[in-house]
Amino acid sequence: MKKNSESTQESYAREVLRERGLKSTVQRLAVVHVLHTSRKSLSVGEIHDEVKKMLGTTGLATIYRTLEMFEDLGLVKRLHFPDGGHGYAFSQGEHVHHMVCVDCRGVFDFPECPVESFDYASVEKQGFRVKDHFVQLFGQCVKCAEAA
Amino acid sequence: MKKNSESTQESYAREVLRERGLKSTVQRLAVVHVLHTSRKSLSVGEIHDEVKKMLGTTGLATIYRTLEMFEDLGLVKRLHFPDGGHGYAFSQGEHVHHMVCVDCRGVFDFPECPVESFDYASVEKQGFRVKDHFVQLFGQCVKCAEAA
DNA sequence: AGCTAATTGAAAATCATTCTCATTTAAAAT
DNA sequence: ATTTTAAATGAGAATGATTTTCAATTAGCT
Repeated sequence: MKKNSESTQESYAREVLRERGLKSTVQRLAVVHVLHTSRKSLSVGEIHDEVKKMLGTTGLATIYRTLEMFEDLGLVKRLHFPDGGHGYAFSQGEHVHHMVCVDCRGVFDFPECPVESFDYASVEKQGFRVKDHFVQLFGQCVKCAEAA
Repeated sequence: MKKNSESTQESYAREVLRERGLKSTVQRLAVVHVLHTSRKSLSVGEIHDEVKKMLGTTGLATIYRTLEMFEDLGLVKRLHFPDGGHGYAFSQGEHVHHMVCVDCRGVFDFPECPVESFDYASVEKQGFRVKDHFVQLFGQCVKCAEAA
């Protein structure tokens, strides 16, 4: 299934999938569409609801399977919230971090990586070899600050 | 219940609890003990098991309630793992971040905060007001590197 | 158009977390 | 030391989230 007008994000996802020999199903592309058109991170349930709006019936298990796979492929980022919940945001594999608004769960990128320039000396003195990092800023976005 | 020889961590927890008018129960102190004597982060189930070893029968719900409360009090930090799971580590409210070994889930502190010195200019230009941050390094500890 | 392995949907199974409520207990007051 | 009382616990039920299973469907080759 190939749509006539496709977003860059969808083409990108299609490409990543093809490279790995994975199929570009309507369900998977719908997940991409839902995530990248959303300005906030979405929970699994919200993604499921949106995809159902697009495609009609869609299994929840498919959403779970897709998100797990997309995370491995670097197509989505899983974000954690202070209340213990988590959500997903689209990502094109670039190294960006996110700030999330704790009120509306809106997601905003910030490309400068605070950890990149960090001096690992003290850490590596302990023999620890750093392979990856997870950084997330919490706060309030303009809209929510004004509303408060 | 007051033990004759108590660790600094336990006294500290006892103090924090008292300040808030909360009770220092055996179960709560056992959770503190288990977490601070462990060199790795523990899952809820693991904490439950250890506490049961110390006290005999202990309800799982109590462990959940305790951990949630401890997180609010800054007595524990919840850590996230790449596989989606999470664990808990003791914390004395100080601003430290953690590196976790993805093999053994061992936890190592690093007191320098990479985000502290970070220039929020670009972020705040978007009107976002940063209130908190979450930073975690992933990698391999000496032991696991040698074992590999 | 037909083939085939990958993917999906639906429901069941499993696992994690929260809730309820009767009983117990820490700590304050006597 | 004993009494009192609100807070906390335990056990299990209830809820919620995630994973598994397997028969039916479909994307992407020839």
